[in-house]
Amino acid sequence: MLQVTFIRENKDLTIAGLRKKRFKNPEEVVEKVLTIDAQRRETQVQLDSFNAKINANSKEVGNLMKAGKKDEAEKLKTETAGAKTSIKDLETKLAELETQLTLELYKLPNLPHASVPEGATADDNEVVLQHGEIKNLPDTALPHWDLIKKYDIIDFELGVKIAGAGFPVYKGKGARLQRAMINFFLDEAQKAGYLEVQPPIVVNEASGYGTGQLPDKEGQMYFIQEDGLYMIPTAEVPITNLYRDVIVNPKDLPIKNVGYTPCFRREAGSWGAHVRGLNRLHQFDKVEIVQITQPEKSYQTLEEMSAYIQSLLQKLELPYRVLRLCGGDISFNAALCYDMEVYSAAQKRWLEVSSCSNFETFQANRLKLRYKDENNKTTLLHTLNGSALALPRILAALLENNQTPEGIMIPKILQPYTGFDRIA
RNA sequence: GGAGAGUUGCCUGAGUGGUUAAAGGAGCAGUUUGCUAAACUGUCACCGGGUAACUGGUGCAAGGGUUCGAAUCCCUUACUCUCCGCCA
Repeated sequence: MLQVTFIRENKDLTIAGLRKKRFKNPEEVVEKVLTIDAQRRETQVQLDSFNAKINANSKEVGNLMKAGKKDEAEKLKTETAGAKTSIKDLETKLAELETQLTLELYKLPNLPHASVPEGATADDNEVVLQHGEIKNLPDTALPHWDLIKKYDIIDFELGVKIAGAGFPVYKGKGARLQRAMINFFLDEAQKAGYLEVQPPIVVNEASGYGTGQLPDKEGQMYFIQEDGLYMIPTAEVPITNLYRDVIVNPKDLPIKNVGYTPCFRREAGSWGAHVRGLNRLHQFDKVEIVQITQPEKSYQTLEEMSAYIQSLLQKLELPYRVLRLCGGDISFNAALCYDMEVYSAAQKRWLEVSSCSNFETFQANRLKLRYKDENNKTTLLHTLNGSALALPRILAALLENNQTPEGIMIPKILQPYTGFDRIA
């Protein structure tokens, strides 16, 4: 959530940023926010002066009673009672204005960083770099949805039987490979200085609001009505919310956490030709890294996280590229976002396997996640996160790129974790 | 699920109607200091007003109510702990 004071002081900058994000009618919406804000402050002033009067009167009544001047006290009492109606009205008005203001602010996306390219769609994303060799597979090469059947390592039909489409059952070496990747990703993160946490995979409503999944995207999350709990779409939600309503001690910064969780996404209405096999699932596994830093350090941190994620792809020997998302494609919450894509040789397309973002104060403002800066002033921190990594598409790329007549070769780095060097 | 006890600042913890945002501690900042330690001073958060010095208001789990005045009294809800029950 953007800060009102920022919008008030940087109106033109805000409108320009919103426009870059392809937000509709930025002038109109910003104007509305500022109008409500002005009304809110005016109402606050009125209310405060009434309250100040009552406080003074109450004190006076106490003094008069002590002094035994009962008549005068009674007179003051009646006088104060009149002001109470006004206070009630003003309080109601103020609360309404505050709600309105919050609702308007919820609608505004984060402002993009200066380096975010102009553009409306994924076609306008900037390719920052490409790494690794793209293999030319023979015509007999199979896409991963055929390979998993050939080697009997993932069964979608069984998943349909016990849950539904998009809930795969991993079997044998398939299951073992999943576990190997999870352990590998967690070990690497730990070596890079991340503290491993194992959070709940359901969260309450406040957590959903904290990281920005609510109030907008409730349709994307599975919801357990009876207990008011949401199944997490990513570990970002529970891990970042660990720091909700926290004033962090500066010496504990930067906070670096890593967590493995299954992730649940309803993906309502997004099924089609491009989402076969492992490309899009309702349940999948992901290792997520989260950092919380001082504002002046967050972009350096983003580069560090991006480099870390790339190091994983290099160790897995997968060809990848890094995209800087354009204004129209970047997520609602992010100020700057890098997508990492691996090349899937049999599908002949790039698959997004990680998304690494700086949210600046956008989440911290909702979370009330702050620290005391050098001047001892309470200041919002910056939050960042990235997938490191999401398993299904990595698996898809591994299966497709590494297929040989002798079976699917496991990257060397994973072999100590799998205990086998090929799936055959 | 049953019974009881709780919920006060970063932490601990007093406070049963009127100078109580509240003692102590930690952390941070400042002073002193060769360094450390110690000592002393300052420091809750949020929303406002003011160029500023400064100043008004709100907040004692949340939401209502009583009262001139509520951390304190009443109602509702949430959560935590203990014991019992059930159980991986």
